[in-house]
Amino acid sequence: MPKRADLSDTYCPVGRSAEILGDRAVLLILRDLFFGRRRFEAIAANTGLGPQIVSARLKLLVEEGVAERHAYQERPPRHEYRLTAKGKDLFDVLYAMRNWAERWAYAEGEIGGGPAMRYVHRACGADVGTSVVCPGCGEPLRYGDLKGEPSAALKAEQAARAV
Amino acid sequence: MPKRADLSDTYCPVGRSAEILGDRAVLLILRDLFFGRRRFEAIAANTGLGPQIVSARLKLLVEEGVAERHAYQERPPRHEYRLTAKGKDLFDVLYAMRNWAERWAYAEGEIGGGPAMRYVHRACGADVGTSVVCPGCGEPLRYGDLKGEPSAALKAEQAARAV
DNA sequence: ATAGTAACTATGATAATCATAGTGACAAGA
DNA sequence: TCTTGTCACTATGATTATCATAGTTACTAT
Repeated sequence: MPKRADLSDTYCPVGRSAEILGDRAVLLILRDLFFGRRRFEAIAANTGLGPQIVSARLKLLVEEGVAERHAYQERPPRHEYRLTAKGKDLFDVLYAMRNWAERWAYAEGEIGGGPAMRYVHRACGADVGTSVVCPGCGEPLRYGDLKGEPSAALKAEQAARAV
Repeated sequence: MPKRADLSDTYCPVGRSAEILGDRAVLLILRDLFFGRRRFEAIAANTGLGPQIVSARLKLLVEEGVAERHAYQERPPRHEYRLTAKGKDLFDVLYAMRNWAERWAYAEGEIGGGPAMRYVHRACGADVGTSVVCPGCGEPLRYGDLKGEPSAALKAEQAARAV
């Protein structure tokens, strides 16, 4: 491909988001960062992406102010990546993607009754299903409000990918 | 690039969504479909994407059940694309992307005070700002609930791109 | 007969992607 | 000291998606 089209100057907000989020590698890395997977090797292993892609995308996310690179030890030099406030605010996008997939992207009985990933509202204990406001207490759901429990199928898959 | 990594068999719901949504062309086309831009040429002109990409992505969206191809006249044969229920349910994702960009992706004063795209809740008339529930009446916002008004800057840009 | 429109398909150059291997800086054990 | 191991990457080469541009099909209108 020639140079990818640049959308960073459009006035359309969806276009601006698409400039960063319209990339499968970025989405997978963001997912991992949201789940607390901060180390380069862990992200590469779990996403299945090659190290050059992980490297390039993390660099991009840092440039965009979505993530930040942080040294967690000096000798030997080791770094990890964390979401910034701007990054954490992408929660709604990733959560909406999760909700949509839970509703539409699985074959009948593929997971075995429940969702691939179950979420509970920490504040009230209710299972949130695929809602944007808690069906138990009516509060809008934000970053940090939820406790996730992967289904057995997802748990097994992640264990197989881990380093 | 070699064959793009296949994520359609992962059990992670974000991964499954990323398989379709992790592509800037798909996101731009979906945006246009949400705004009622249904014709091939109109989508190509507004997105700035080449006809092969528009063609390939629309084909993909139809295969995935997100959009459907519909003949709106017989002689000469003319077709348009519409979102299915599965496609309309992606509203939350696109709306979250819009909200995030309105909050983070514009320089100070770039638009001129207001948002790039202003949304009003049809039911109660309140400006929804960048919320997922209406700040006027507290109702969760869904597909069709909002009336959008582009800023002058966005309106000018779209007029320039139109065929 | 010529021009115009909508919805595409075809072609060739370019660049992003993947798989694989390798590097730098260090720690721990034999 | 020598070897092995870990983490965070960088380098290389084959493959293929992408872009820009031009062309096609099936008509209608003048």
